[in-house]
Amino acid sequence: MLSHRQRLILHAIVDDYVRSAEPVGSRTLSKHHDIQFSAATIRNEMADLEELGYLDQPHTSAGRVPSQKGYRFYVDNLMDEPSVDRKTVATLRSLFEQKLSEMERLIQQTAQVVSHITQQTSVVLGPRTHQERVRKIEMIPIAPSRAVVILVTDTGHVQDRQVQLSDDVAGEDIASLVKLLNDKLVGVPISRLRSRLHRVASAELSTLLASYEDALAFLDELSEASQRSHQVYIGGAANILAQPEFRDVDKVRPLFELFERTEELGNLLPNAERGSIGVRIGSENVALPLQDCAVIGAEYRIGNEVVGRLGVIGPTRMDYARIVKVLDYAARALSKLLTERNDFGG
Amino acid sequence: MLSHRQRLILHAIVDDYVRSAEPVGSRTLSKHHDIQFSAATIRNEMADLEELGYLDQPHTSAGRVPSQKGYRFYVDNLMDEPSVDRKTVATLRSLFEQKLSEMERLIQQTAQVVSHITQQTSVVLGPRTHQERVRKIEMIPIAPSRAVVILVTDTGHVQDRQVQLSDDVAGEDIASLVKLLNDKLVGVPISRLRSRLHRVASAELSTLLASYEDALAFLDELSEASQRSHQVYIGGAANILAQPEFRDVDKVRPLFELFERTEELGNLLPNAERGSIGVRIGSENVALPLQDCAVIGAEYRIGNEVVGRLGVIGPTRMDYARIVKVLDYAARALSKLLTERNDFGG
DNA sequence: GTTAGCACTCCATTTATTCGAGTGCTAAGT
DNA sequence: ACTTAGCACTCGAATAAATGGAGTGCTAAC
Repeated sequence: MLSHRQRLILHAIVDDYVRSAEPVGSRTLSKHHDIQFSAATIRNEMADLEELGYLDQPHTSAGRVPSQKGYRFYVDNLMDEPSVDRKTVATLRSLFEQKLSEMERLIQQTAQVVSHITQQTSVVLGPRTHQERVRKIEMIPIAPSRAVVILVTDTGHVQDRQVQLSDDVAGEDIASLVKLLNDKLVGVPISRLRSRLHRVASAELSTLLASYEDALAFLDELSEASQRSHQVYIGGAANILAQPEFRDVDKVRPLFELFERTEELGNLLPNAERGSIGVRIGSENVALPLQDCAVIGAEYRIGNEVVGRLGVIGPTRMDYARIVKVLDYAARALSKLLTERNDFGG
Repeated sequence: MLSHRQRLILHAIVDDYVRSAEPVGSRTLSKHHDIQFSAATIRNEMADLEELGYLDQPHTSAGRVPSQKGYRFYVDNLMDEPSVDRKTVATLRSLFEQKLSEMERLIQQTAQVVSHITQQTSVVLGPRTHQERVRKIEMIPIAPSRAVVILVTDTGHVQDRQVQLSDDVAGEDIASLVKLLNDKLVGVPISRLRSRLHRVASAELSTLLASYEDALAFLDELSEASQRSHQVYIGGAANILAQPEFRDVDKVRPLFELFERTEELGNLLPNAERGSIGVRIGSENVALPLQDCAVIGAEYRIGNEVVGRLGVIGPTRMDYARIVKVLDYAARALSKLLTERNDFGG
């Protein structure tokens, strides 16, 4: 167990290093407000802390730097509640108070605002709920043998997909098909749509459409449209280039390559641990390009169901306290907004 | 006017430099297959070419590098038709031959494939046609005072937007509103939707919806939904980090910042000049972050109307011939695909 | 247990040195 | 008149040496 003084010093080192990005020495610390011990004393404690694995020394005669274990201890035990400054709150609030726009834009803006406030790269996963149910299915012909199928859920999400029809499908056929689909499928949860679709409609479909393959293809298109994976938005990717630890292009490249594999990225946001926020530091991340990074993740909900995630990616030297706070705020606001928006009760 | 030999040398220098990223010297060139003159002769010609502004010399005793003017001359006069290799064609073809998916994915994949093939960063603007017409308008309630408005165009594009209704709108009101909108607006070109909407429907709307403000807001939402700007997709942004001219993070950052301002980016793809391809080299680009870049742009069509653009961004040292060819192919394929897809005649 | 003092370490930065590819010029060759 | 070989010269890149300073560890005194 760390002594009070050790904690104090570790705390100070993390804070200082996060700010300066330079290894911090005993002399520097002895000038720190909260610390009245002499540099020599601090040196002794530092040596102990290093022995215990909380600090690293880049080389023999350099200052100390928090190790991964040190950051972890900081996040778990030392980090104090920062009072998020007024300006930050104001920015976030104005984002969420503005006119409700469609989902996509909201998510995108969240990513941008969070990245701007934190000066880091942010990732936001679009909402996806398994309890979402089919609200309505529409099918609109746009060419002799093409139509758009539109699926609307009870939370107001709209997904569309073009399908190929056999040449001789008449307007009435489509109308009755749409009616059939709506009769059988409205209220069905998205998660069960696929199986239900095949059970319920394949027989009727094949009589309506010319060939059986067409029918199957159609069903697949439809269920695929409903299962599209999380939308992923990245904000402030360029911010990471401002970090001194990423001044080397070779360090950054793998990260940017990761940013482009959005599906993969979606799985890398940490799950909530303490409260609703999760923090993964250095090798706690599974992805190789993130070994030198810290990732902070939060989740947002509709009602009580977790429907999406948002997070921040940056170097392990990161202002954890502040960013946790910002993410927490953003996630709460988003949850509130989405919940109200879909609140039937009023 | 450049002599034949000067052209030959300029051509060789561009090719060599594009490949090696190193200034090319007279001795190196004299070993080049197509060049039988001695190094000294080449030096003389080089001096002339530099005098004329086609070559730059990084410093007194370095090899020569094509200047912006040199690249321009190369693109306009020297560039030979490269036979795009089989593999490239195969990759592109397989992209476009696959099962037709929804627009968004097609565009996104185009961006990815083009960037992968060219090893540069690609930008694709989603299609947008002014002659697109309203095919159908739907409005589906999802909560007591909320509804999704869906607008489908004759090319099969679907746009949606949530709107706030006054609390006491009944189901029949919505039904009649939708009928009204469809009666009056089906067939109207998207470009005229906004004005038409206000002229035709505002009166009726205000009686249907509780307040006049609600009605106006509704109209705005609707017309705004129809005017969403180009979708912009970026592929292979990380590729630019592999270029030696962007090994310095400070050089890259402005570029990545630009990549995030997608609306702005949309305007920076050059218009077609020769054939259907446009090339902008160095300072020919207006955007500051692109001063050291070359941007190649192509356009794609639905029928005869240009509906979107795609392009490649990279350092001025770029394999113009090949990339022009790839873009040309991709644009043609995309045009063909989109045109057929919306072809009513068959 | 804490602190001042001091010798020592090691990196970052600067300065010097070397190395070599490439040029321009001159003079000879075709 | 054009082309080419030869040669001295230039200048940056890469390497090596020198300097400076922040920081440590240790010891001894408080």
